[in-house]
Amino acid sequence: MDSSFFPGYALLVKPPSPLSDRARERMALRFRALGEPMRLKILERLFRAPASVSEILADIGATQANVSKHLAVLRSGGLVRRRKEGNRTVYWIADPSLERLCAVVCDAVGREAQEEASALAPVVSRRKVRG
Amino acid sequence: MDSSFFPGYALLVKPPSPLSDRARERMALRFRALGEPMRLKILERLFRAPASVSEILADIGATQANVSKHLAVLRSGGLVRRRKEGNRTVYWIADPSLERLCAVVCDAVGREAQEEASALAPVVSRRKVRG
DNA sequence: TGCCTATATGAGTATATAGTTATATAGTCA
DNA sequence: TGACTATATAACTATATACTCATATAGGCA
Repeated sequence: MDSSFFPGYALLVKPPSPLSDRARERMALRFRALGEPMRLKILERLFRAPASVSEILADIGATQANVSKHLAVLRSGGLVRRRKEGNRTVYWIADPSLERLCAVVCDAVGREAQEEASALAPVVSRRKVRG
Repeated sequence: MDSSFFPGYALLVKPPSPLSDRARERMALRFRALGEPMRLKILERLFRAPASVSEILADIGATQANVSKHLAVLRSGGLVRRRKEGNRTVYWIADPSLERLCAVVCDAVGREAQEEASALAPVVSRRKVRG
């Protein structure tokens, strides 16, 4: 890993240095790992507590092969880690700040959905419920 | 937009209510929109200031059709907005908090790259430069 | 050993999407 | 009007990836 990988952008110094191609690739990889509803569902489960593959698939309702593959994507994106425990493999969230990240996006998306709804039905949406 | 869309997850109340499928779809759409190096490059440009399509493609070096399509993806993900100005179309960042979001991920990715580097060459990476 | 459980992964299919080229649309200006 | 500029988009190709089914790998236990 050479020193040009991470040229000082993250701390929001202005004007930000341009990111290296490698840094953008890594960021994109991570965002793509988050860009799948089933993987968000798996992460939601892991936010509660670490879990084995079979615990996860029992909770979210998906095939074993599919969950294993999504976990592999999450792991290669650096979002989860795992540990072998005898027969099982326990996965957990690699970085606790991930939950906050998801919450921020969830919040933004929810707000914009509200705005859309208001734009489509401006009068109805402003009407008070129960006086 | 019905009221079940956004069931109170975003504020990190614990335990979090499970997200609705629609909410996860929206979040995934947004993350996917961020999961492409070229689009991150476009966003980097727009963090500096709003810009027209031709300004963007002059800055980042890509074809006009490709930039237009990436902008369409960013727009459908709710990340940028646009305004027609005579002949041109000016795009800008929809939500200023997006830059912080990107910075957080950039920071996390950079830290992990450092850790990887240290793991691969623990002694060399700790050596001081110019004592 | 043999059987069971838990997990990972290869093969195959269907779909999504990044990029290119060509063209359509629409504003500007003479 | 016609020529020029700016942007969007359709058609196409190449690649990535989500999912399923089947199978491989490996630990636990009789």
